[in-house]
This record gives sequence, structure tokens and C-alpha cells, in this order.
Amino acid sequence: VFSSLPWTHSQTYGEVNQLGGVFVNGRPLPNAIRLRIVELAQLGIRPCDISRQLRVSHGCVSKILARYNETGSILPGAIGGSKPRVTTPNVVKNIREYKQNDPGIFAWEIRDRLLADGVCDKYNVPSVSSISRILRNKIGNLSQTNQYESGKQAPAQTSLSYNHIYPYSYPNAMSPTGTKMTSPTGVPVTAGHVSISRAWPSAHTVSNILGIRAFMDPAAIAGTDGYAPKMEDWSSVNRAAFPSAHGVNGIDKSTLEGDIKYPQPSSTLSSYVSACAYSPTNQYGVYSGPAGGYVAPGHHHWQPQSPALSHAGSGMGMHAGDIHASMAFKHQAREGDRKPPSPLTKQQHEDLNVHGLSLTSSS
DNA sequence: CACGTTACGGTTGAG
DNA sequence: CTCTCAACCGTAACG
Repeated sequence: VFSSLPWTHSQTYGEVNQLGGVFVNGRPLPNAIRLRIVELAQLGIRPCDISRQLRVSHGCVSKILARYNETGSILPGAIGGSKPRVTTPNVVKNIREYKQNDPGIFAWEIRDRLLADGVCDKYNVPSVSSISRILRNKIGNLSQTNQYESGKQAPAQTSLSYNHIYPYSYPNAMSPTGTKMTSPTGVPVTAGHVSISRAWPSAHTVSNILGIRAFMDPAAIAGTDGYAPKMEDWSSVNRAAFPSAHGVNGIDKSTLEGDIKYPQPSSTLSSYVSACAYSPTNQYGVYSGPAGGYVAPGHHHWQPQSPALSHAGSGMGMHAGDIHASMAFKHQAREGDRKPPSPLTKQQHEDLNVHGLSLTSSS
């Protein structure tokens, strides 16, 4: 797996593409680079030139810009994990009832009833084969089965709406930790809100949240391992730093180091670019950043040139985080349209929300 | 040449 | 704890 190709010397590992750029197979490009791609495009630089300057394959530049145009987010999609189950206890309960009331009912009929009765919607209704499996495994002889329903219901699911959207599972995820704690009101803060408030992007949002939480929550930090890591990808970048903290030692350091830098031609950029680094272990990491910091910005910061970077650039990689953070979204694009089922969705909608606030890109 | 697409080899993480 | 497997990734190459 990690065949490390030491690029230069330090730990950087990763591979070098035809353009001389460093990348880690299977992992998203650092947010700083993703951000840079978008920034350059907004400055009017052609994709082919961006590809050459940043040493990122044109296919990747194309993909990132397309996604940005579509969702307003520079962040990569959610990697790994499973989609939320559609066969929630509530659904199973209904299936059982249909079967009990009509033992000869066909799976497809059950499916239609789930839709007709509003138990499911077209996005989360179980497939006929899933229903057959449920009948076979969980409701074989109706009687015993389970206990579940009692306790849980599948509340959320109803919300279908987003579920699908976020494969990631945020809904839950976040809520648990961060949310709850945070919200004083008791009302759970949804990620969305948060994000909004802070103006982050969605997915990220989450992560941010996590990150943040981490922040505040020492415990979290403590468990380095635990860290919030999950946030995944984007996080890596974003999270900026949190260096110190835990530092988880190895990890961060590396990150910090960051420097991996890939050679960047253009001086200007380079600075911050370098910032990003892959974390060795990658992922995310560990560092969680100071969330607060960057966020704050007022906004417009994201202007291409200097701002963010500038300070960002400096030392540790983290800044990178800021940067993107700030711009994670584009001004916004259309909103309403897409959300549902489309593939990328996850963040999309979030983004959408976000956009509002985000900056306007125009310079 | 520019760039949208996609096969490929890879990683992740909920279940 | 380990295994599955779908979702995502970026590169390379095709058109």
C-alpha cells in the first residue's frame, strides 16, 4: 500500500505524475490545491494551464472545476462508509404487518404499499429483493422477530431527503457529538446550521464541527486516535491545524511539514500550496484545526491572491485550511435544483445552503 | 491542442 | 475483530 516513494527525502510519500506533481493514489488532492485550481480558474486561467502549473492531471482539474460549478464546493466527496439503511425498524415493522394481514402478499405489492402509505418515499423504499430478504430472514414466521421496534423507530429516515444525499451520514454523525453538546438550547443544532453560521461548506462543515469540537473538547483531542478523524478527506485540509495539540505526533508533524510540496512553478502560489501535505497516514487527520481561526474571516477573503494565502502560507500547513475554508463554496450557484438523487449530492445541498453566505467570488 | 470521459489501481469506513 | 463492498480518488489514456 504505501509504497512510499520518497519523493524527496522526507516522508513524503506519494507518487509523481507525468507532470511532476505529487499525489497519493486513492486519496484526494489536498484542499489547498483544490482551492488553488478553483481560484486560478476564476482568474481566467485556462484549465490546461492550471493543470500544467499545479501539476495536476487535466482530468482532475476538469473534475474539480466541474464539481465546483455544480455544487459550489471544492471539497472531495465522502469516501467510504455505507449508505444509510433503508430497511429501518419502522420499515420492517410495516412489512411485517402487511404480511400478517395478507400472508399471500408479494414483495412488489409490499413495496407499493410502503410508498402508498408514506412509510417510504421513492428514494428510500427497499428493493423487491430487500423486501424478500426481510420476509425470509426477519419475518419468517412472524412471530418472534423482534424487538426492535419498540425502541427505536426510524425516525430519521423519514427525512429521507437528506439521507440520500449524504451518504456520509452526517445526520447522525454529527449530531451525536458535536451537536448535542453544543446546542444549549437543546435543540440539536444541525450541521447545517452550524455550517451556515460559520459559513462553511457542508461536508466540511461537519468536519469542521468535528474539528471544532475537538478543539473544545479536550477529550476529543486527547484521544488522538480517536480524533475526529472521520471527517475524512476534506478535512485533511481543513482542519488545519491544530497543531499543537495533540499533535499527534507523528502525524501531524508530517502534516505540518507539509511541505511536501510539490514543486510549484509559480512562485506565488507556491507558498501556500506547499502548505498542504498529505498526511502520511493520511488522512486526516489528526490535526484538526483551529477551526475557528480561519473561518472567521469575513469573507471575501478568499480572494485569490494574497489574502489567505499570505498568512496562510507561512508556516505550517495549516493555513491551507483556512483558505479553503473560506472559499469553499462558490458564490453560489443555483440552488434548488439538484439535490436529490444525484450522485454527488452529499455535500451539495449543503453547499447550497452555504453558498449564500459565502463569498462572492468575483473578485 | 484543449478537454470531457472513463478504465484502472487504490483507499476508506459503515455495517 | 475482521471482512464486505460501495463510494470516492487521481492518473493516464482515449477520443
